Amino acid sequence: MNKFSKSHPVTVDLTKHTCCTSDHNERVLAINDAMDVIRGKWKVQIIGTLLFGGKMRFMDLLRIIDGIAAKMLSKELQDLEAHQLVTRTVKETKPITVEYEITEYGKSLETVIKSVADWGIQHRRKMMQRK
Amino acid sequence: MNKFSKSHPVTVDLTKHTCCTSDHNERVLAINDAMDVIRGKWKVQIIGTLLFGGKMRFMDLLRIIDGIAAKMLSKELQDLEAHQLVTRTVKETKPITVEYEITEYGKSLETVIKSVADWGIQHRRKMMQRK
DNA sequence: CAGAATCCGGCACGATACTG
DNA sequence: CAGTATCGTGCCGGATTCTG
Repeated sequence: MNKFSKSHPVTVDLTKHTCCTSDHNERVLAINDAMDVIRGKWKVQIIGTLLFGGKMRFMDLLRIIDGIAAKMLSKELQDLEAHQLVTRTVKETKPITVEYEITEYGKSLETVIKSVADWGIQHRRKMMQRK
Repeated sequence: MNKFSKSHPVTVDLTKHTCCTSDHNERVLAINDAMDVIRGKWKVQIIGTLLFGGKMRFMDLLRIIDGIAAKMLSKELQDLEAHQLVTRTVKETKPITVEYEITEYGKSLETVIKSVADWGIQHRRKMMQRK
């Protein structure tokens, strides 16, 4: 069930614009795909936490993320796993525990998240002073 | 009506974790604020288009973005203007026209968008081959 | 042309309860 | 502990119509 940019049929009538054509379109699709992965209130935070904290259990995430409900955490983690950004491993301890860890591929998101965070901090400052 | 991370009260009980404290919290807030600006199906695309195409009229955007409805474009542009990422200038031509342009501050988002786009392309390739 | 107004369906997200 | 199941709701985003 891969919904790759289905929302945007690649039809662009160039009735008046002869400039923006070829690879500009690919960028749009890329951005949408990327945003699909990142979208959702918690995705980025989960990845960030895992990126920063290493291997963690469900409960750890539930406690650290602060505000997230179990259902959401569960669902978002499934999404991330489907995208091969995190791994899920079940430990056969007495009360069963599950550990989540970011994949090598998932680490490639660090750049993105970092730039988002950096911009956010800057934005925060700007919005504080002015007004 | 500034809703700065109101969703996440900064209460983190450290019953068991003594590590993640101080500035980690600030990063979370920063990320949320940044995502608030970027969130929405069209925001990034609009900024990207303006970033790439320079000064543009409403109709241009409406045609280029392909798929967006006037209402959405209008609303998103208002949001962006409120965040001081774009400027809106009315030209007193015969049928009135309005031009939108990205601000200097808005250009600071280029880094973010670029990293998102780059990752998206890479992600796209990966998902194509495997599976 | 550049929007505002209105109506509406779906799903993102939340709260709560239950299970192995 | 690590989830599912169920239910409810807001608001996000789309389609359409009207206006200056």
